[in-house]
Amino acid sequence: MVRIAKDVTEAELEIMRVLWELESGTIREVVDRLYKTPTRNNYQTVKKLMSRLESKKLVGRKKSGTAHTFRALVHKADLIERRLSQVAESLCDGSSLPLLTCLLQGKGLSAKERKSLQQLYEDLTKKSGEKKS
Amino acid sequence: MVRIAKDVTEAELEIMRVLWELESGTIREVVDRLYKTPTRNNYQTVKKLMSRLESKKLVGRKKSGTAHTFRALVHKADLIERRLSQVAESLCDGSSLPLLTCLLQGKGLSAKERKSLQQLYEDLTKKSGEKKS
DNA sequence: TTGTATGTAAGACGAATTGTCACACAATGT
DNA sequence: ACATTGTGTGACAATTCGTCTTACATACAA
Repeated sequence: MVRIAKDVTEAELEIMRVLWELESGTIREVVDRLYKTPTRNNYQTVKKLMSRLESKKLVGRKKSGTAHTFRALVHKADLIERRLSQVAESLCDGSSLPLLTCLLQGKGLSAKERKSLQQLYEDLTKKSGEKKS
Repeated sequence: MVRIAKDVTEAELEIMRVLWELESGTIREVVDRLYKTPTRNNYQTVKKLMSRLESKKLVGRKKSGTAHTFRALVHKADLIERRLSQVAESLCDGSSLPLLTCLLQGKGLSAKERKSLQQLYEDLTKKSGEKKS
């Protein structure tokens, strides 16, 4: 059986987090964000991870001058959606309703979040109502 | 950096699926479910996977006679919850609200599922209302 | 008793993943 | 010239994971 690589590795995800925050940046800038005391090896590591992310079409580069400038090609929400789909696929025959059930029944939501959820839900039902009429 | 093993592997998940369906069963029974033409190697593979699942506290065994009888120690919903928590942790600072947002806004829900969701949501709000009064 | 079938336990294997680092080289500034 | 900083490519060690091998115990029939 062929093993499937994780879409984004933990170390790669750290890079993505920085890029999402910076909007765009060089390897140097990312290294400075991630390591308290940047070293030559840190740089090499980030560079390698960046190139892997690039081949996965998750970041893109712009060759402006000497140092290249990188930026994320996918939003964080895209990655969330991808992972949720994987969970739904592997455990729920592709349906996402069980995921919703789990999240709604769980106690992971604070009162504030619960309120946001209510707002979200009302917006959703209102929109589908408008569509119907 | 230490790599963290996937909680449940794809092959292990296949075992879990059978156990969830059978409620309990021997290795032989699981093998017969999974392989069209069971062989000695299939058996050994399933046995190894089963013992790994056992050491992960995901299945338990009962030594009844010669062949041991296995059963799942966690529900499918537990595993779903665990994976959702991992997604929330790695991408949303531990909050699950973004996950809900993603699922509700996504188009992965059929009309029937949408109806189930509405029911679920109403039950939930009613319950919290009762709690308050 | 001798096979034979079926169960168990424990470990080795090879391919793949993943974070890290090493090497070679180009461009830039002093 | 030379140190600094960038780039690309590839090797590495540790780990993972599905598979298979070896060794041994138990039950049953001839």
